[in-house]
Amino acid sequence: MKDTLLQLLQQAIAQLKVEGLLENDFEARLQVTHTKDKSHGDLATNLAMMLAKPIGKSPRDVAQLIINALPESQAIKKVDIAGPGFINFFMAQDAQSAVIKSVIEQSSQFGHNNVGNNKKVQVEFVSANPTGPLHVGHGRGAAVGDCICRLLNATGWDVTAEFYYNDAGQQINNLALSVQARCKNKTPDDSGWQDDWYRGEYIVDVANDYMTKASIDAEDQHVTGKGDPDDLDAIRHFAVAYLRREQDLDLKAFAVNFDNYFLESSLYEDGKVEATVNRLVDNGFTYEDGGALWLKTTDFGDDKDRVMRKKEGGFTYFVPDVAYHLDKFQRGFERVINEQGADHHSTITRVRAGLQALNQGIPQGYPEYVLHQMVTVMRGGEEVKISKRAGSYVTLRDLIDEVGRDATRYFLAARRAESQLTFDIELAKSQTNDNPVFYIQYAHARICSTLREIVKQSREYSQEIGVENLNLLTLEHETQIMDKMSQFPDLVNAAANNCEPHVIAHYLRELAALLHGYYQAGKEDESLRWIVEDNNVCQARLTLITAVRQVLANGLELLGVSAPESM
RNA sequence: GCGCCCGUAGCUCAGCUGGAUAGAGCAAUCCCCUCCUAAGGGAUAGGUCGCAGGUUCGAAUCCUGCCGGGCGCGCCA
Repeated sequence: MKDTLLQLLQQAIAQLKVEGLLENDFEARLQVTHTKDKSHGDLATNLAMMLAKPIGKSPRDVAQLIINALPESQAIKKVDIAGPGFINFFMAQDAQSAVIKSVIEQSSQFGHNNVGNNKKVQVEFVSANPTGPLHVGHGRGAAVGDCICRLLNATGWDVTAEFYYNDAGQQINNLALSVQARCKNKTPDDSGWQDDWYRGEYIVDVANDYMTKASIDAEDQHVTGKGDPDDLDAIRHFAVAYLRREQDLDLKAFAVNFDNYFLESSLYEDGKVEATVNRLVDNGFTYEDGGALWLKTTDFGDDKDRVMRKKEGGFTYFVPDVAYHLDKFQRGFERVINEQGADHHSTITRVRAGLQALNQGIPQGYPEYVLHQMVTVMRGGEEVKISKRAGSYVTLRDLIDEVGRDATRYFLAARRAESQLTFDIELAKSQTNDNPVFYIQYAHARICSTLREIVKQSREYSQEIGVENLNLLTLEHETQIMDKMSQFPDLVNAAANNCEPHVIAHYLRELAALLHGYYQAGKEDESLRWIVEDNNVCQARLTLITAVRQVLANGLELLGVSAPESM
């Protein structure tokens, strides 16, 4: 419907050029939007206001010129000039109901496109170090990152989901020492327990399994406990594998999958860190000062230079980070998107500076970042801060166990990443219309239920008859729903381009509301029910709601939330 | 002090690559549904879009300066 109109307007612009009203090389940024208010028609364009200056007439006069230049079309019922110079289009019913045919034809692909053209994109997210169970913040990253993958996938990109972690740094050392202490039956209350050791209960489990020589199979780690409390290296390997497995279980429960796990240690083993440093030195962007090696990040917009190699030796964390991103670039990713907590914001300038200093033709804005703000978990108006297992923070697992995967995913993905998020446990758990997840899922289930009901009544749903009678869908409820569905493809495209899964969540709430309202109309006026005597009307309506079911399912799929057939 | 993010209805949030009277849910008040699921629907009320300037035909949206909140400012990751 929108595409048709865009084409017609292009023709009108061409016609205006033929008539000499517009310069031939003028390129209009054509915008057609779905109207908010039905009295403004179905679609509207601000073209006249954009052309007012180049043509040199008032917007409303220009609007008339555009309308005159518009080719005849069956799709348009009426055209109005309104307000400061908007052109409002009222579309013919069959142009509106065409969306139903599109949904039927494209089915699970409806809303998808191929703008990515199968180019490679990598999304790195979660990337938690294996020092404990995932917390809510990781959960937000997991939800947002996974949804971005789904969106990019739906828009034709070849997506690689990657998890990067440090398996060798000081934090891991502390982890090993904590486990070793537990192996020797020390507790955080004992003297000698260091401040930076991990105190959570889960450390006891790691220690017990290590001592009883258990085997650990994580996605990317396979280790058997040695049982020797004095072998710190063995403890370290075991603990890393154990906590990676722990995180795998959390992610699996959250329906998040990764294509690749990348170890920071591999960058050292493969000589990539050294190669990166040499390259930076060779390119003249480094200097020595106070026994340390510095990178001139100020040459690339940083507010001060950064240390690369510490006085005592050893690189700072951002050096392997640069090596890692060079590796991503060399793996041929057209785009790289890093989803991280906003507390890591300061690394952006450093990593990008490092990449530019490598002088390898890496684009300036590479990699892209999506940063999410903090999550506050509330229960009954009180902030929840601790979990028994992890001690100092609320784990993702706590949430999934208590409110379920679907609700957790929805709530963590339904906010703009840049906004701080309040996760209300009571709300997420409630099974009423307060809770958008249930509300949306119920809309889907309600349609499924109706299709079961028709069978109970010894009738059957015929898509063929329905499609033949789409012209009977003239109720306001029906046109609103068709209009809403026709917005879905643009919405998905925008959500993917901007890495904003939350717009999908909001859209689904709105579509579900229209569906419930449509249903309710039948409660008040029997002739408006979906299942009615007149078979043509009935089939047309069933075809409509079946299309709605498909769009709801497609949207929920993008969020990784299930679409139940009954509840 | 510097950098980034946020500030929209009582609450939780959309809208922000400028467009028509600023939207939704919850909470509040009132009403409807013996029916395909009462796990639903409708109505009313609720706003100086943090404040002040600027840009322009037009600003919640862009720019500047303030105010308030969060995060980050390590030779930690």
